[in-house]
Amino acid sequence: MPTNNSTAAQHVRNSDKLVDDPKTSVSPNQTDQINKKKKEEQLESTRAAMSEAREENERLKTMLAQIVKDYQSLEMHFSDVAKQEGTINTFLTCKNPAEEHELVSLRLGSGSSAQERPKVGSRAAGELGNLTLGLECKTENSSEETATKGEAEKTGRRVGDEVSPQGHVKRARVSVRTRCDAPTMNDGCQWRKYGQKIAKGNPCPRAYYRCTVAAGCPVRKQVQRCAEDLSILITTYEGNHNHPLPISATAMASTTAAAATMLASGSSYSAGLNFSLPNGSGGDGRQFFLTNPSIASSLSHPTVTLDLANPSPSQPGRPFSVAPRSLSFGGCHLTYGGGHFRQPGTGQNTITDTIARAISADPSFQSALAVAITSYVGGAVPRREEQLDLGSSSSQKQGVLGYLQRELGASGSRSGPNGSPDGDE
DNA sequence: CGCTTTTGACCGGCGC
DNA sequence: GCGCCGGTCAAAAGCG
Repeated sequence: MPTNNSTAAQHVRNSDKLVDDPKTSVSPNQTDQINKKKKEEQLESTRAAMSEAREENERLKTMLAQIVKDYQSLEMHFSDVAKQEGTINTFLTCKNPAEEHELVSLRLGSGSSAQERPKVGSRAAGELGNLTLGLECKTENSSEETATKGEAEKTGRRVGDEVSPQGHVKRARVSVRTRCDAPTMNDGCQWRKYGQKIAKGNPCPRAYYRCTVAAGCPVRKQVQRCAEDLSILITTYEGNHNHPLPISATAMASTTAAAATMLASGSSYSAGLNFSLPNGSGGDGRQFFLTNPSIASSLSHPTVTLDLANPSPSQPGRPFSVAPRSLSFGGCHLTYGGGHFRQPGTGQNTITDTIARAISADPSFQSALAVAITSYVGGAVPRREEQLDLGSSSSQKQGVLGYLQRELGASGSRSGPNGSPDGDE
């Protein structure tokens, strides 16, 4: 992690400045002595900083090991639960192989898990810098939803009216707040407007859209401008796509899918995800911060909100921040705040837990990260031949984790005694 | 002509 | 039971 590396580098730079300062009022001998002393001090402080950096790297490695451990235990736990309930194996398969080259299927909503996903050959996600992604053969959410959907088809009932048999809890919604001047956010999908309403409490009309990529797709979205800030567009997605998606639609869809899955998994945390790309992988060592997913759990419509309009102002204790990053979804700009992990000992466990949960609890979250990275690194959507594996197998998940682990490890070695801090080479 | 958008009507859930 | 409100329908209008 560059936090302390940067500090060390700063020490070096500051000391260099001091050394270069002309001291005209002292003799050459005195100047030499002063310089020596300063160099020694500088050396000491640099050593201290590097030692700190080393310690931090060790801590981060431990954190990551914990993340992997958590993930594995969660996976095993889910496996047990799934066996008990017998609710898996409700797959939908890709029917048209010809489309597989151009389309990635993805479903919004909840429920997919490691065991449910069919294994599709692909390289590990660890090669994100040069992303090669497999094609998903998509996962059905749950037997419950499958049954409901089937019933809806039989009766001709609107699929959007699906209600869980347990009661009044409707499907999860994912609300995305973005800064966007366009009337709607271009998320890659095709939508048809079917209604508009003035909602109470907001003078801006709320528009209702349904997905028209495939007939009968139950996915709907609501688009409304924020009353407080008209430049902010609030797009709320609901439902699961029952068809392959254009690859240009996967970035937003997988992000929302991940959020929805997070919601469905019962998580109740709110935090950001921070990660960096390595030099040489096309990322230039850039930092990412996926802004806070927050969950507003109403009984009728549990909603997870991805606030991509604000660069995470609600993260206290972030010692450093960099200019907000932006990620393009279609015509609109989603901004990502940048930052680093906290300094040791100040709530680090919270962040660790958050990341551990986010990564381990939800394979599609990993996909979202992969997509975000790909989008960012590539400057656009992945190339056609770069297929996104949203049906990550266990090994692929390990690949993402392995990637992060390698990155942390690599940054650790970079900031080691023989390494130079990032960006100062 | 076919598709999309607009817009008023309608329906169902929920709170009082 | 009633009214409010969110969400959807469907006919009419608009557009290419």
